[in-house]
Amino acid sequence: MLDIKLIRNEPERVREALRRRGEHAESALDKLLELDRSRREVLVEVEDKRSLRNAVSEQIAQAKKAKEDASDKIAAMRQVGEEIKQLDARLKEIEAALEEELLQVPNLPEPSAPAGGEEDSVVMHHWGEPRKFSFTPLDHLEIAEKHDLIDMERGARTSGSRFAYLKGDLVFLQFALVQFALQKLASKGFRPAIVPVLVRDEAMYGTGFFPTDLQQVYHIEADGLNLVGTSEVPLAALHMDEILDEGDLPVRYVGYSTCFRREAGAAGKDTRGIFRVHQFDKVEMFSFCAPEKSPEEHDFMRSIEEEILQELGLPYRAVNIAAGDLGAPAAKKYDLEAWLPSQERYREVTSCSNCTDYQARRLKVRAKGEKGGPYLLHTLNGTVVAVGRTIIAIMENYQTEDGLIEVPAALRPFLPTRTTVLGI
RNA sequence: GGAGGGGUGGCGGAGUCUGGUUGAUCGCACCGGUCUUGAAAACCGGCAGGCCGCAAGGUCUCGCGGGUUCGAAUCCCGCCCCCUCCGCCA
Repeated sequence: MLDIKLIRNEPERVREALRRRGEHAESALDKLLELDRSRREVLVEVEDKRSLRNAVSEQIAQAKKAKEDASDKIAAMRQVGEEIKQLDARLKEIEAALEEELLQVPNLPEPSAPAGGEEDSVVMHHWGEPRKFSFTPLDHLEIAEKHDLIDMERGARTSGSRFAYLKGDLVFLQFALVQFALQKLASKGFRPAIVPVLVRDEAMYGTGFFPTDLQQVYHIEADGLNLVGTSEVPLAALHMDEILDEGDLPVRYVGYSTCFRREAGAAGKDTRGIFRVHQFDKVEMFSFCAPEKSPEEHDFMRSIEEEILQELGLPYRAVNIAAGDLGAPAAKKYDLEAWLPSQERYREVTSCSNCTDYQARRLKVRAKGEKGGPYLLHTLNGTVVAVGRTIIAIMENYQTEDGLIEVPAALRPFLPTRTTVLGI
């Protein structure tokens, strides 16, 4: 959520920034400014009346104490009370409308995020050379089928399309990746957390997924809960309504959870294998940091993601995502895309976003200390390992002609000593 | 699921029965100062947030939302959460 004061004081700056996202913000901003104006108007009026009532109520108390008659004052205040009630109702209406509008405005992109849509994203750099195969490389599903490692048919029978069973050595590979990721992040000061995957609407709104991405989320009607699409949600909500001690910043977590996405609107896209499924596991990093430190923290997160892909020996490229392709809460985003031999292109495996104070304002996560305060923090999130997609990249990049997978050395300490298809 | 108890400032804990200058007594923690070679102790001062406002100031918040009342932390209703006991259970 944006600061209404910013919109009030610098509407042109907001308008310009939203244009870089390709948003047609004109009518929404005008409406916001109008609602803000009438809100303050009614607020002053109702507060004046309250002030009067408070003062006279005190006089009534004094009069009663002195055994004097105060019935005329009581009658007058009864009238004032009615007026307050009516003004209050109007104020609430205005505030609800203002809130509703404000919730729909996405974060302002950082100047360093390229303007425009998906095609305007900028490739920053590459790492590693795509491997030259002496045979025709298979895609991850073909490799999996040789050893019965991924079962899409039975997944579909049990749960529908885009659900899979992961079997055999891939299960060990999954936990090796998770363990590898958790240990690395813990060594860098991220506190491991296993988070609730069912959250209240509050957490979804607070992180900016609602109302924008309502249709992407599995909703449990009976309990009013939502299945999270990323542990970013419960991690961000972890310090909701709290004022942190400035000396503890940055506060960093690494979360592990299953993620659930409806993938509405993705029909026909990436239908093969486990690249895009309704349920997957992910290790995610999250940081609450001082506002002036967030660009630095963002680069730090990207460097961790790069370090991991490098240790896994997966060729990738880093992309600075264009403003129009950012999620609503993000001001800037980097994606890392790993090379997939079967598709002969780079595909997203990690993503990290600087959400500046957008989530913190909604969630009321603040800090105070020498700089004073309380002031809003900045929040950042990043993929450490999206397990499914990383497994795909490892399978495809490390496949051998006879259908084995020669897992990267970095993972071997976390794998069983003997496996049938992992080449160890 | 059944029965009870409870949610007050960073923490502890008053106030709720008997509504009235109580956004809230007190203690601890914390910050600043005096004293001290330094520290501790003692003493003095400060110390929850939101909103409106240039400011002065006003207003709201005692889990959340409604109601009663001239006036609600205090009374009434609904919801959320926590704790104890019983039942069930990975």
